[in-house]
Amino acid sequence: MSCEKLLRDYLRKRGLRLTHQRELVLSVLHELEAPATAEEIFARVRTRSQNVDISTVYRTLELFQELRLVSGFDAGDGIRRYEHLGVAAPHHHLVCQTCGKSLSVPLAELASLTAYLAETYHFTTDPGGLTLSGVCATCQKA
Amino acid sequence: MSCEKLLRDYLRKRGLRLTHQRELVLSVLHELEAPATAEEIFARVRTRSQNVDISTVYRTLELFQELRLVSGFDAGDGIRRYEHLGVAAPHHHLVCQTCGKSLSVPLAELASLTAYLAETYHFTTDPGGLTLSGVCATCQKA
DNA sequence: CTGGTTGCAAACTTTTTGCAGCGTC
DNA sequence: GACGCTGCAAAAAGTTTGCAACCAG
Repeated sequence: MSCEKLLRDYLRKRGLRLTHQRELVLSVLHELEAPATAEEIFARVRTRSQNVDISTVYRTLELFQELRLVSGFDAGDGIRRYEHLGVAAPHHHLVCQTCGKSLSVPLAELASLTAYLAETYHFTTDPGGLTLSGVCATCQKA
Repeated sequence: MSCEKLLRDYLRKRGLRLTHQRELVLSVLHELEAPATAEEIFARVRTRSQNVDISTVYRTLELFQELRLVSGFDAGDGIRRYEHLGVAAPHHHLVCQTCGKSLSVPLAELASLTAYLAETYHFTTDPGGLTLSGVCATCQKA
């Protein structure tokens, strides 16, 4: 099932509506190669439709988070970013505190970590992936 | 060496000054049993000295972060919290997305995780600890 | 039609900055 | 005494809300 159909079903189930704005935001999320801020997503939406407001983007992102279509997180730099969860395999993020870029790690690779936390602390880690902060290879050299 | 002496040395090394306000913030950080927001720290400082400004608290927390005395992070709820790193053993945080509380995990327990990320991705995780989000045992039952 | 959704504008929260006076070293 | 630091106030940045018009079902 395509992501658009998934959204339509989600919405119908809740008695909500599939609007042009929601389709636009979803489409922009698909294009992103990296997590983006609300402003960045808004800017991309704006290139396609001039009269969309940023408050609508915020409301849509919040809705998508409830629907588990999107994950919002802060890499520790105080800047909140959003990422599409639909198609791509879920993954963890390694965010560099120096340059701000982020690497992706498939969930499966850290399965032993999540299993350990579940066993020892009865703590279920986020199914959408975790955000780990540190310093990337490039910045370590510099 | 006490934490206050450590701070004094840090400051001296940089040509900075040990002010009453900085001592106050450090002292409040010591009292905290859990990570706190800038506002919360400000409120505690305020009970002891009426004429301290919140901008000073922000400036002090930023300084302390540079000095690695404090770690600031966002558990994914969009709220930035600060925690003292000085005396206690460094640890990771498990933050519950449902109730907001956080568990601590000693760094040593997740040493294999950090080693794996270093080897495979040449990514050095934050020495002050990571923040992992998920759902705690109590909230899973509910 | 009906009620969820939107754009607009304004409010709000959190954090940052400019500056003159103060206090540490 | 020099210069870093502070309080105050104001600005900036990010996010939320109220409301009348709008439009998907």
